[in-house]
Amino acid sequence: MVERDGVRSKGQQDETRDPRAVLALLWGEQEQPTRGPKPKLTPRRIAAAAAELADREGLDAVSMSKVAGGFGVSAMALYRYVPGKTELVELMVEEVMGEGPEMPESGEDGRWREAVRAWTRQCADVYAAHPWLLTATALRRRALGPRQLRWLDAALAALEPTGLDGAQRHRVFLLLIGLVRNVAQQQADHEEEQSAEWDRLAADLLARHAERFPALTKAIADGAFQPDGIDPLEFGLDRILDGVEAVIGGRE
Amino acid sequence: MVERDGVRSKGQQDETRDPRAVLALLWGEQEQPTRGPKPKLTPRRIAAAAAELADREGLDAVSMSKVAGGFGVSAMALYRYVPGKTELVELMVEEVMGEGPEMPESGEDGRWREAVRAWTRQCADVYAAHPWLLTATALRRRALGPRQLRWLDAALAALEPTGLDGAQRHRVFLLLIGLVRNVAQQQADHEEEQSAEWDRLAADLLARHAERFPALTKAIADGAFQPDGIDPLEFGLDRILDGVEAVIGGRE
DNA sequence: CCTAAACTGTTTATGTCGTCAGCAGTAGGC
DNA sequence: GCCTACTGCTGACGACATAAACAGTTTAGG
Repeated sequence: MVERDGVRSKGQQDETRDPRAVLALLWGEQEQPTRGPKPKLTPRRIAAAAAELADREGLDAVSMSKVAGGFGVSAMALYRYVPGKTELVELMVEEVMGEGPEMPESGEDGRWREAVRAWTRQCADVYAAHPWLLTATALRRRALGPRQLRWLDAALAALEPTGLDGAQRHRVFLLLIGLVRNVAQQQADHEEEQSAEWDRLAADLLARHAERFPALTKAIADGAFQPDGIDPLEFGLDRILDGVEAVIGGRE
Repeated sequence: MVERDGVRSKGQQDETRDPRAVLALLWGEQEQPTRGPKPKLTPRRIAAAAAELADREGLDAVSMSKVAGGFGVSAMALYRYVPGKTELVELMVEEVMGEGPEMPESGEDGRWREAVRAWTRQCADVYAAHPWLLTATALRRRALGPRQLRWLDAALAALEPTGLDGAQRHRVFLLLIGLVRNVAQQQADHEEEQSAEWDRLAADLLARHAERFPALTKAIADGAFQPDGIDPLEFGLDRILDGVEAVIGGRE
């Protein structure tokens, strides 16, 4: 168990919070003031510190006071830079997304598989480095920052040589993040502290109810859940690429 | 915005909470007492009420006191049936999973595509009916209940005719829930209340930064994000099935 | 039958959280 | 130099999960 991640909104408003506020924040589109004392912080620095805290202690550990404490200021000071916690989490996501993937020179048609592969691997790396991303992005209707858009743009660009239309490219993109996120969740589970204990209990439970789950029992006997050197990410990626290839091939 | 979902664990222990407790709860493996007053509730009924509340008002609205209030008892009464909120959420998930998918008669080899398709559609239906499932299952190291296992078992069974080995079947299963969850998230986003407002703001933002996201701009002009009658679930499913087919075909 | 143990639900209390309101100090523009 | 926009702070509030102690209820065992 330990550190299960979670984000709440609490209270009741949040409905009144202006969508434009967080967008302006994400896109850096707000005029900064000239008068008054020099600000000690910036939204960026706050988000970076919060992300680091989440890396270290999980998303649950990210509270306004803890983040503020890291800067030696009071919790309420943060509200001068960030409308609320929800927005802070979105800034954290954006922060951690980095500058986007580094893509190989696309070149000719045949190389699109490599490009998509590169995109997927790098995206998976981000999720692996920041397990809380999974929970943080499981919220509804997140605001899109420029960095998230850059990732999306890169994926769509990599898919251009396939000749798929825009809608199809977008759907392939959805398949890819779905894969990445799912593999990330799997890995996060496995790296959990008491993972071995849970596995043992589950195995025991399954053994006692084997007849209720014949296919599962058979699959386990056949090597499921045993690490076999094949990365689930690579396997899934190959399946998706093959599937895309089938569409292309079937059409021309 | 409104009702963003979230689950927390709070306090600090939870590390001390016995994994066997929640497993016994999920599997109904606890001897019930004979002495003392008749219990007013059961874990099942509590979980069902909590799930209904989550359906109506979102996972955030599920608090111990609200759930207890629905039964006319105090919040602390629930702790006689459930170790804590974390475990309640796991019971909610299990509750909502139902009896598992109804699978067609598998019959001969050729029908496995239909079986997998049926599984995926039904799984997607569950997620569509209970949007909070996405958040509730985004936690780390969830305990597996019999119903979740039944879904897993059914998927693996549907994949048996493919001739894939156990590890591969498991990986295909991962691809499938990845797809289902991702599509569910997409749809939840779209059904959000102020969805149109967000779309408008995003479009405006993108128009102003079009040159930074050429592929995205092109894709949108090419019909991405426009509903075109093709269900993203079906599209993804076809790609995955084609990918699986490619493995089978390539091997024999 | 009667008592003690097991079990029920309740009240009270603690600590953490996000966030509102109001304050005192600061610094640039007039 | 003063007004004003800004800073960060303290205090308060309500919601939450949950620990602890208690009072009432049922049944098993003598």
